[in-house]
Amino acid sequence: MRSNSIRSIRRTELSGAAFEAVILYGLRKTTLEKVGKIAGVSKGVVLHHFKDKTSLLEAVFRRSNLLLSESVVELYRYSQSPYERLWAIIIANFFETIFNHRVCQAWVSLISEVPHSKECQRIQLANDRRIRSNLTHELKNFLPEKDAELAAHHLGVHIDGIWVRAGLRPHPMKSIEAISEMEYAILKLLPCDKTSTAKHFEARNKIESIAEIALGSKAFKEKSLDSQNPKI
Amino acid sequence: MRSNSIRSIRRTELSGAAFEAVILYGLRKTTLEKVGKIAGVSKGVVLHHFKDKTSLLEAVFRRSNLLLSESVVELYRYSQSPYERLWAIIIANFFETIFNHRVCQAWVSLISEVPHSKECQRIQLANDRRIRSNLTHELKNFLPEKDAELAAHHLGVHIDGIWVRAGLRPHPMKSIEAISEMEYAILKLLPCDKTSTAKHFEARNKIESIAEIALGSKAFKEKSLDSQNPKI
DNA sequence: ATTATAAACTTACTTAAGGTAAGTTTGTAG
DNA sequence: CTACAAACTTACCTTAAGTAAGTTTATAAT
Repeated sequence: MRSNSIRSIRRTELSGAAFEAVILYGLRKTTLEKVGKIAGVSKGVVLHHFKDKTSLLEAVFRRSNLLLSESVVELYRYSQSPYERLWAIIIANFFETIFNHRVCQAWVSLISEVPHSKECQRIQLANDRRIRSNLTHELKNFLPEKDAELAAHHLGVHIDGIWVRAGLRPHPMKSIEAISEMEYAILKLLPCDKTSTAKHFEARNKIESIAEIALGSKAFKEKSLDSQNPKI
Repeated sequence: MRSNSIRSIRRTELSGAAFEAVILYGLRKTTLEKVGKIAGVSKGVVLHHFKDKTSLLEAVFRRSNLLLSESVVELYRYSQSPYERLWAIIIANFFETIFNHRVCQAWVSLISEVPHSKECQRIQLANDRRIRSNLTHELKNFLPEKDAELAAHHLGVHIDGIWVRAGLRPHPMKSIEAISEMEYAILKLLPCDKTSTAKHFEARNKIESIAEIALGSKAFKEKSLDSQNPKI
């Protein structure tokens, strides 16, 4: 059967086009025809592959969240200490490929679907939990369990805060700004003597370099929903 | 001329109705007819007072932000020390009247307008700056200027983070949870010995009591956009 | 009081969007 | 090479946004 593969290819193309449309026009002015036009097909094709606009937007939301979690996994592969894994989570969330003005604005638009979509809520909740659990796991190396959970929650909320702010403000936010803000939070939350500060510094640098290769690669960028990151 | 007062009364009624519609149906399913129905008028009346849907939504956004800043002003009036003014800012942002599930969900819906509306960006930016400046001003009493600015920014971002999270998750977030999370952040950010911790505790309690009266009053609730807080 | 007028409101219409249903084409398995 | 299922197309329906041309109504000036 070709159906499975063609269908999934089309759905990928179309959700990518929808993402682009949301960036260009905003959620409210994104129409199926515009989505079709970006993808080079007619409105009918869009509706053939997605039963309605809601499910198309759910697919966009799912994919953009998936990209984020894949980037964490990717950086985890090269991380060899609690310091490095902690920084892998942070940097995966704020590396240029994933975190840029267009994507943040699209995210801000897309989350407006969440309150009225069970599916989006499910995705959002699963994502929160995953990041929180990852953070907690690493922070347990620096803090007692209870404190680690509190700090993980704090960092998780702060990540969302930076994303919203970046999407709401009119000018772009640099990757490095966001990462430095997270560093500030981490240094305030963790008990930091000279040695551990140095280790954080070292870990951040190492993971940032790795991110350039792992997340900046063509292969990874192709997955990106933001066609500003040129594909192929 | 009656025009000014009637027009502004109608605009207030209609933006309130629009807010309610956004809560009930989500931004995408909010139609001018539904807004009219909630306000007890026809679609035509809505379009007579707002030139289009965008400007109606901008009005909603403006009003909901105004409510927030008014609540800060209200609590400031009763605050007599840096501790109390700091807590006034926090509690104004998270008191039940302002911070509840319906309102958070509506906010999450509404901010999707920001990336494509200069007016909303202006409002959002002005609000950010105001809160940040308020926070910085108070924090200077506890920290050197540079640190105060960093901490103020951190707290500002965190406030937004809590708001988004509260709007995205399917179950309500209690006022006290949010405030406690902010307390956690404050205690990590400020140099805290026993005396200052006690003073924070005292200030938080005092302002919380005052908020019950100042923000929980009928007069203040009437301003609220959330008709779940029954008016009159 | 009467009239002029400006704003409030109404109605009928236009255009565009989401969605449906009934078609035609096309690739592939038997 | 036939049958079938999925891909795509088209024509059409409904509802929403927005417009334009009306009617009503309050009030300010004569």
